[in-house]
Amino acid sequence: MKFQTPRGTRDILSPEVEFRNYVFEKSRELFEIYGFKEIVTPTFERTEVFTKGIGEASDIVSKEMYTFKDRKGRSLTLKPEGTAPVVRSFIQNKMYGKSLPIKLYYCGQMFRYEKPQAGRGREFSQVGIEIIGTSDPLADVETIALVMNLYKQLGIDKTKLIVNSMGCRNCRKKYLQDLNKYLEIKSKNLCENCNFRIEKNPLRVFDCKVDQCKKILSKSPILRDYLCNECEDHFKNVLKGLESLKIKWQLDNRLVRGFDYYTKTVFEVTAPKLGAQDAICGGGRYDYLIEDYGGPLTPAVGVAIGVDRTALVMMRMGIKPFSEKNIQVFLIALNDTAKKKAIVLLDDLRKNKIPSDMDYGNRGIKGQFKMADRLKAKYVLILGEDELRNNKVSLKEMDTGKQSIVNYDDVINYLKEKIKESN
RNA sequence: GUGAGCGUAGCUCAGCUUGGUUAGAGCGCAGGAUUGUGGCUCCUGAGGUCGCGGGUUCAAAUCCCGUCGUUCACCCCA
Repeated sequence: MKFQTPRGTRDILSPEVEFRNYVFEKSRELFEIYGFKEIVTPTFERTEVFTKGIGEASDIVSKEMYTFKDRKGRSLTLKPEGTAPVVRSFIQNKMYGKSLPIKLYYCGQMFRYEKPQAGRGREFSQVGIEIIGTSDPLADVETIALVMNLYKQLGIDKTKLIVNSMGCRNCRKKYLQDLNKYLEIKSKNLCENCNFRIEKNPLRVFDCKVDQCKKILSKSPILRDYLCNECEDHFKNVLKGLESLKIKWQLDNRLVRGFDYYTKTVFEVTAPKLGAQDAICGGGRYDYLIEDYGGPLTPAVGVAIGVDRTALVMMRMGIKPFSEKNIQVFLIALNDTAKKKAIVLLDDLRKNKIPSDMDYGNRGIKGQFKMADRLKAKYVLILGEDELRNNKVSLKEMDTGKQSIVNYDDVINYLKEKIKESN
């Protein structure tokens, strides 16, 4: 193959693209019902926008960004996630001057230089929401409720909501001290990978799948025990809120999101049929991010939904909530004169919003019928010598095989009626 | 970034272990049986740089090396 898409990118073709569009449509619809307004940020940003918020030491910043220099030598980066640009925009456009909270949603392509796998490409789509300017736990609840609602509407069941609290600046500091102490003592019994994590980001040890490490970690200090009163209250209220909405959750002390900016609530939803890449959305609270970017201290919460993965789950689960948009009418012309008349009729059908098509080439009647069949056309219109002579059109209903003759001038109205009836 | 599997017709795959005539099947596609009627059946046909490059050999789809792509796990995350 001489020309092919770069590694980790792909063409998204017909059955999948409809699923994907459906996810976009449903998300947009729900976001607006929940009172969110769309924001479109650039595909690339100044590199600092991401290094600042996500964290220099994170995997994303340290090895997964598509960073390049423009012609003036400025360092730019294709966005690897959606929250940092929204926060940048919030500050740049002085949205803190508006009445808060402000509720924003985005849809777009993200880019990360990762090793590709099913459900993990180097370019992928996300939709996401951000509620900026409130520390109320209800905002966390609303965010979670929205995504759970979305999956329900998409027909995805057996999702699992995992929640945890990361604490705030204060309680996390104490916790990390104690965790490090504990890990140091046990370090010789932990795997090599974990020892590496201890240096890099101790919270990451909870991702380990080695039995021995799991055992040791099950007795490690738990972040939740270190939560200050405020964080504890917040978390309890989030869980209470979920309960009142009848949303089931699963507590996971080991859930640690990969961005440094998270505080308090973090959550993730996983879906079946995806193997190891089973997170279909992830989010949480980020109360200091805006301040870190130089804005006023403004608490916020958000979530990002993986569109490609969501579409993939739907396909693998055999969910097909949308009807196929097939051709309604197929035109068959049997000679050149008929063809000339057919293109006029076809144009008319289309102007009347009746999905219709005809053959370009010079297939025989049989070939054209086959095409009509393959396109799943409901009606076939035949224009041949007989019909031309009498200014008529033969109309065949493909499901029943019934055929009738209709006046050329009446055919459009006749079909409109027919189609209306069958809906 | 680490480890493993896979790459043969448009699609799903067989053949590779043990190298040896013109590389096969099913589905799909085209034509015909039915000269103005689809789906079912039957017949015929088209379609392949065996991912790419190199090596071993008289001879490579088959063995070896490299490379690209993909899948799975790790990792990370959506």
